[in-house]
Amino acid sequence: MDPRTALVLQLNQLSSRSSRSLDHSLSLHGISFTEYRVLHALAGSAQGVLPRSELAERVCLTPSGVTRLLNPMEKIGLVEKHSQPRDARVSLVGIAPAGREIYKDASATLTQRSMDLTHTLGERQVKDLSGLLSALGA
Amino acid sequence: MDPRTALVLQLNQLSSRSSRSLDHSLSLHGISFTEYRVLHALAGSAQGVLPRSELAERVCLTPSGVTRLLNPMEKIGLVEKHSQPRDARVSLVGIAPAGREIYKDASATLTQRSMDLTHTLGERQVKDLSGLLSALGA
DNA sequence: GTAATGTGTTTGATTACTCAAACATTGAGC
DNA sequence: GCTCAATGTTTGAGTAATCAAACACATTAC
Repeated sequence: MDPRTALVLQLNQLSSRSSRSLDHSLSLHGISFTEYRVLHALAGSAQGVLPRSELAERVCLTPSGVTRLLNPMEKIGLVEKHSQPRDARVSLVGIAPAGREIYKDASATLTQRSMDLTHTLGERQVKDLSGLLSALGA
Repeated sequence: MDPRTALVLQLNQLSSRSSRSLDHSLSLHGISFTEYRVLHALAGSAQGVLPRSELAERVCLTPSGVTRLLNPMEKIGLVEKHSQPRDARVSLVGIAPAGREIYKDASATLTQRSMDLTHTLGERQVKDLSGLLSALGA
C-alpha cells in the first residue's frame, strides 16, 4: 500500500480515537470537543469575535453545522450574537464571559489529556510532529 | 498554549478537513470514508473476516455504530455475515466479492487524493511523519 | 431605481453516529 | 444441571452533523 495513503488513514484513525476520548473528558465541563474548538477559535481571535462563516472554516464544519451548534451555546450564555453594522448579512459570534470561564477550565483538562495522549513522544518529537503537520497545511 | 495540547488540536483539525474531502471523493464510488475503512480493515485481515467488535475497534466506532453501518452494506452485497460455530454470540463479517471490487476502485481514488493532500511533503517527511504517528500509538 | 447576481445564514429533511438498556449466548461455581 | 456474572450484538431514543433549498441582504449593471 502506498505510503501516503497509509499516512492519511493513520492520521485519521489516530484523530478519531483521540477526539472520542477528549469528548468524554470534556463532558465533565458540559461541552463537547467541537464546542471546545469553537471557544478556542473565538478566544484566539482578535476581539473574541468572528463571523459565523469564518468560524465554520476554523472548526471544520459547514455554516449550517455552526448555526445548529451555536444555538444551544448561546442559550446557555457561552457565546453571544453581535451584528456587523457594515453588512447586515454577516452574523458575528463573540465569546461571552461564561464561555471564557468554561474555556479556561476545559483547557486545563484538555491539556492534561493531551499529556497522556502524547506521553510516548519526547519534547523534540512533539516539535517535529507539529512541524510536519503544519507543513501539511494545518 | 502548551505544545502538546496544540499538537492534539492541530492533529484533529487536519484530520477533520481531510476526512471531509475524502468522503466527498469516495462518494463517486457510492461509499463513505467510514465504509471504506471497514472494507480496508476486512480486506487487510486474515480471511477477510472479522468479528464485529474487533471491527468496531479498528474503525473507531462503537459496536452499535458498526451494526448500523453494516446493515446497508450487507444489503447491497459489500459484506456478508458469517457465524462462528465455536461461539454463537460473535457475528463475523466478511468482505464480499462486490466489496473487494469497490475497495479496489475506491483505493485508487483514495491514493490519488492522498497524493494531493500530502503533496507538500517529501518522501522522507512522509516516512518521518508516519513514524511519529506510530509512536503515538496509531 | 430596479433587476439580476452574489454572499452569508438559517431551515427542512435526512444520515451517521452515540449511549444505555435489552437480548443472546457462554462459562464458572456450586 | 442451574444460577450468575461476563461477553458480544442489537435496539430504542436522542444528538450532531450533512446537503440542498430558502431567505436576507449587498452589489453591480443597466
